[in-house]
Amino acid sequence: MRADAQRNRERILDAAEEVFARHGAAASTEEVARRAGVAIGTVFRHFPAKDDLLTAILKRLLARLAEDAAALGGADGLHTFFTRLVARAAARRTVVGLAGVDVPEAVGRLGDAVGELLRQAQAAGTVRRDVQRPEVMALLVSVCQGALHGGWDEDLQARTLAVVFAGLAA
Amino acid sequence: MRADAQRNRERILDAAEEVFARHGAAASTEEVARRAGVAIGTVFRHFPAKDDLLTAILKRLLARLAEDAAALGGADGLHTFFTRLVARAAARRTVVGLAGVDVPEAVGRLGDAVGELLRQAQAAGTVRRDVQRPEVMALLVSVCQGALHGGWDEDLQARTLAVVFAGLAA
Amino acid sequence: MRADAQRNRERILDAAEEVFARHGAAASTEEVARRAGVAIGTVFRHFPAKDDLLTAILKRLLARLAEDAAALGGADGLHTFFTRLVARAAARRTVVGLAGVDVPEAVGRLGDAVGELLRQAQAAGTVRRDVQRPEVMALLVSVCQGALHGGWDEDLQARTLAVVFAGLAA
Amino acid sequence: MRADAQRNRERILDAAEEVFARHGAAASTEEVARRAGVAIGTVFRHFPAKDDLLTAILKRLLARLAEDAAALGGADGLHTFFTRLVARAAARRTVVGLAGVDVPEAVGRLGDAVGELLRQAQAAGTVRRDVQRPEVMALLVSVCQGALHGGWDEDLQARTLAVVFAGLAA
DNA sequence: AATGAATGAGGATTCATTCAT
DNA sequence: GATGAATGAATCCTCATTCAT
Repeated sequence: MRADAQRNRERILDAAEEVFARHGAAASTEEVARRAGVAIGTVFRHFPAKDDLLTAILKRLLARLAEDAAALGGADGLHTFFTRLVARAAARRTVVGLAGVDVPEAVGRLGDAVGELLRQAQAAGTVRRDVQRPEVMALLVSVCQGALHGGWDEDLQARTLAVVFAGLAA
Repeated sequence: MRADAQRNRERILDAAEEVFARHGAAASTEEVARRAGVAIGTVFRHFPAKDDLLTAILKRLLARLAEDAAALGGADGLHTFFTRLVARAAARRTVVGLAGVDVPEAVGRLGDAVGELLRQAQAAGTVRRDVQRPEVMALLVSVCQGALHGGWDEDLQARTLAVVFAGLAA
Repeated sequence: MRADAQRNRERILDAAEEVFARHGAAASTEEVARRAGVAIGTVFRHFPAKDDLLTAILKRLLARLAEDAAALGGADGLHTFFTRLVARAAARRTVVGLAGVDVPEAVGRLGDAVGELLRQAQAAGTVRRDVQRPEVMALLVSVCQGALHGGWDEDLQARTLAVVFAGLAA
Repeated sequence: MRADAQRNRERILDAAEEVFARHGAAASTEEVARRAGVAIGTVFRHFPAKDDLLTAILKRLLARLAEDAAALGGADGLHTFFTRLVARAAARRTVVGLAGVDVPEAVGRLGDAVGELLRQAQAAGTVRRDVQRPEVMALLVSVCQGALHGGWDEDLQARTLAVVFAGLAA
């Protein structure tokens, strides 16, 4: 792949993330092309169908989250990650959970990273021993979705997370 | 013919709830008409724009939930309502939180009913005193959205709710 | 025909004249029914097709004009009629010339009345002898249409008619 | 592919002029596409809304008329233009005065051209000094509309114009 | 006779996708 | 590889007309 093709690919992904975040998955591919500064044909050359574009965004997003999570650790790593993620969802209407798109391995890697944070938190005594990874992931997704759809302010975010954290606490 | 029209209205709402639940708000109005067994014009006679139909569904759904909540009470009322709602969301892909639709009073009534359940739970000592209504609502929405998008099984539902309930507990 | 049926017929015609005058022939029959204060079925009982309604309006309008014309006479009868008609067209966006509708006899009667005015004007020496009825009718229709589409003010009406009258003068 | 697009744009305009002239502004955009030999999407790519198409036709028509007028002159320029225009209206059911469409500058340019013809005719003594541009324009529009709606034959056109010309004459 | 609910064809518009340049 | 014009299926919505009550 040529260098400019690679650069276009990134620009398209950036534009798509922004556009779909702002207007939902129903936003038009033309709009993505426009914001990326390329022609519509270029978008379809890189992503043969709209769904491929959505999938690619989600994949990249999950990969970044996994990286983020992997960079954290210690007693409060899980809490920090959780809080940060929710704040981002509430603030930026992130594209978490674009309906109809499945990216098993990416989700898997994120799950692993979160699992590690959980292990460390439990080792440090910050989280109860009988809590398991699936429900932590479930809560993560839930609260992000809730924040996304509800437009919470900072205060409500904090109070809601406080309940969840109390539920996780030893 | 007032009776016929009323019956059609209900059939359209039922059909719409089903169709939009299954395929999301992007499903076509034509599909709703087909499932309701009426012509497309009839749908638009009752709901002049697609949005009116979505709003009507959401309104009815919220009203039913408020009724449900109002029928409960006691130490475990809140927990029961919470659990039931999540189960329903996971099972039926309910239309909670249809984007772009606002039904303030309906939401308000549901909030009141939940607030009452919270009060009783706190009176019974099942829920901590410093928990407030907004975060309870936020958690409710969150976990429903999570269940909706995640396709949880019963076990995961139970474990996730266990964390939330522990967080609410005195 | 029952008395109330007759009354409804008139009310529908009045409403239709107003509605079509305001919004053009593309206005909806429902709107006519609404303004007439009857149900849509009633409109269609009296006028089986929209076109029948348009025709009926035009017929009534032409009949009234013929009456008007017949009530005039003398040296200035034609001029008066001409002026009055144009003023009305400009002011009320009358339904003169609803496309696609033909009402030969009504047009004929109006033509006769105008012909009579012409004859009298020529007898009085106000109008040239070699002017014939068809071009008078043509000018009448033309200037009404022009006024209708152009939204002329009083001054422009006057000046335009002045040219036409000069052209007709002996 | 700029050339192709331009060619299509012209074909669409030609088709639209014909279709709307024949069936009025209510004719369907599909029909225009069909006659132009393009797909419906192509029409909407060039003219995002039906109104844009109508406006474009009118603009082009007025521009052509202004050119026509500008090419004439002398004692009989105004009369020639007038006569030619009416003949065309009667023959081709031109789209003069499409309701709801406003193209001020195009109208302005035509007005200027007609004004110049008027000036020359007055200089040559063919038209009275006290006649002004507005009523000339008004008569022009009127007689075209009349011819349009009335379906005049050549003889009636001539006789009607004769009256108007007599009215303008010195 | 009147009512107004139901019908369904028709029309404007959007948008994912293809393909000639 | 990029461009952007063309395609045409799909969708929302309107409205003349019919018909059960």
